[in-house]
Amino acid sequence: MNSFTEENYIKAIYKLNESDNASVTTNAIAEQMHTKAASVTDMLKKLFVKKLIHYQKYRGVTLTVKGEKTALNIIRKHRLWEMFLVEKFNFKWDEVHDVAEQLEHIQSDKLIEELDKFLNYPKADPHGDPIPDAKGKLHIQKSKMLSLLNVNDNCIMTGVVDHSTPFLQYLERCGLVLGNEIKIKEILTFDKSLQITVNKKNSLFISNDVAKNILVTLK
Amino acid sequence: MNSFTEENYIKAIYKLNESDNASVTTNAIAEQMHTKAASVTDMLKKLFVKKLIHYQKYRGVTLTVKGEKTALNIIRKHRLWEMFLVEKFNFKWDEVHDVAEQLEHIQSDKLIEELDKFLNYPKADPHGDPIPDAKGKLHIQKSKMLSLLNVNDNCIMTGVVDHSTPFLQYLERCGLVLGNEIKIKEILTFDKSLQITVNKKNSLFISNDVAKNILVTLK
DNA sequence: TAAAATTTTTAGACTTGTCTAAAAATCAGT
DNA sequence: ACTGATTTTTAGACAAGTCTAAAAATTTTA
Ligand SMILES: [Mn+2]
Ligand SMILES: [Mn+2]
Ligand SMILES: [Mn+2]
Ligand SMILES: [Mn+2]
Repeated sequence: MNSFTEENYIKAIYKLNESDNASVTTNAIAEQMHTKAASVTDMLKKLFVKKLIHYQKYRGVTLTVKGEKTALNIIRKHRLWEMFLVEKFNFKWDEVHDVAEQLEHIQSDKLIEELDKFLNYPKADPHGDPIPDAKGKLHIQKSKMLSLLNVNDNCIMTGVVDHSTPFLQYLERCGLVLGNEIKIKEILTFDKSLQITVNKKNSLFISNDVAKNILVTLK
Repeated sequence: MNSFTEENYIKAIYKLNESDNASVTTNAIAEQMHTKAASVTDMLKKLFVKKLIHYQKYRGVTLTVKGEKTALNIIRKHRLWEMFLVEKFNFKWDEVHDVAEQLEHIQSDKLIEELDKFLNYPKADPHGDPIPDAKGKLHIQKSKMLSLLNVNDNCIMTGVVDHSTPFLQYLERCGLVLGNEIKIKEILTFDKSLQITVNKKNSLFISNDVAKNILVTLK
């Protein structure tokens, strides 16, 4: 089928297109994949021949329907495995990424079907990201950044933007984990940092940068 | 660390040495790996540089202590994953091999530790093969081929020699699965085929070739 | 709109793992 | 102990994926 490398490129293109929704540039892919632009160009030629991307020299790329299907299947596997590790194997949400990065490439339809069943068909992964269903359908929740809310707004934490280990560990130390209730007590005019309460109890300050990376839905 | 390919070669050398206990030949490895002798020679040079094998030109190879440790860890992972698939994911014993062949290469100590715990530290895999412990210790059960027993001997099925899908499916159809009691009713002098009962109930005939591939321990 | 800066592609080389064909070493039979 | 058969290694080539340096195209700036 597709090699691990091809799968990782396809996933990278999907992710880059997801944020922008514009055609993805060679340099952006190179940065995402930690390779050089020249290597990306070589791979784009290959993916084009396999009809996984639309590609014209110097014009950037987008995924074809086939490519998007492929991407969604890899993302589905990645997120199901992350969920599995957290729910069944006592991994923390900051420990799952590297292992899921390997597990997402395992080829076995039965395995993924059983994994999904075993987890009771979860809708989101440990970071609040939606899990595509077996047909590649992605049910997107409409959440917003905590930094966009106002004083006295009350919300539930549903996701994170940054997935880095230090950030996730910091959040956990503050009790800022998925499902918890966050109420905004005050927004400092000086630097837009926030005073919040978590589950109506512990009050704490977080920077605006932190708030930008927390996703919530209003109650 | 080691590439998937290197890991598969190391495992192949371990398995070939396990049966013979003699030094392993280039051609034997080539056959096991479904490659050509020239490719094997290239890889042997690489494994030698990495101090995973003892190797002298034209003299065959054996694993070093480091190589054997590596092999046992891969086999441990392979067998634990097979157990997991059968116990938790409704795989049959003839369906697990290909997926375990992929999963055995996933790198994560915590994952394997949790997997072992989750399965309650199993001693053998779905085919009755022993699972090395975290230190690489392998507790070998002393079983023998069913074909070596005599009339009226009573035994428990503990393993299989051949692991092929058709053979395993055939055994399952006959009720010949691990843990069942087998009693030898008659051995035909003509072709050494056996009449047996399984769990004191269904009586059936099996060829001597089949009996050679069934491992048992006397009651 | 033409020069300068940036991005992207090409050219050529390297690594890993594979192959075929040919050479070298070992083994077997007399 | 030869000689012929077999096994193993070497030589040289190829595919996948990567890199650096240079050329080509696009975008920016003035
Ligand atoms: Mn990956
Ligand atoms: Mn995630
Ligand atoms: Mn394998
Ligand atoms: Mn097995």
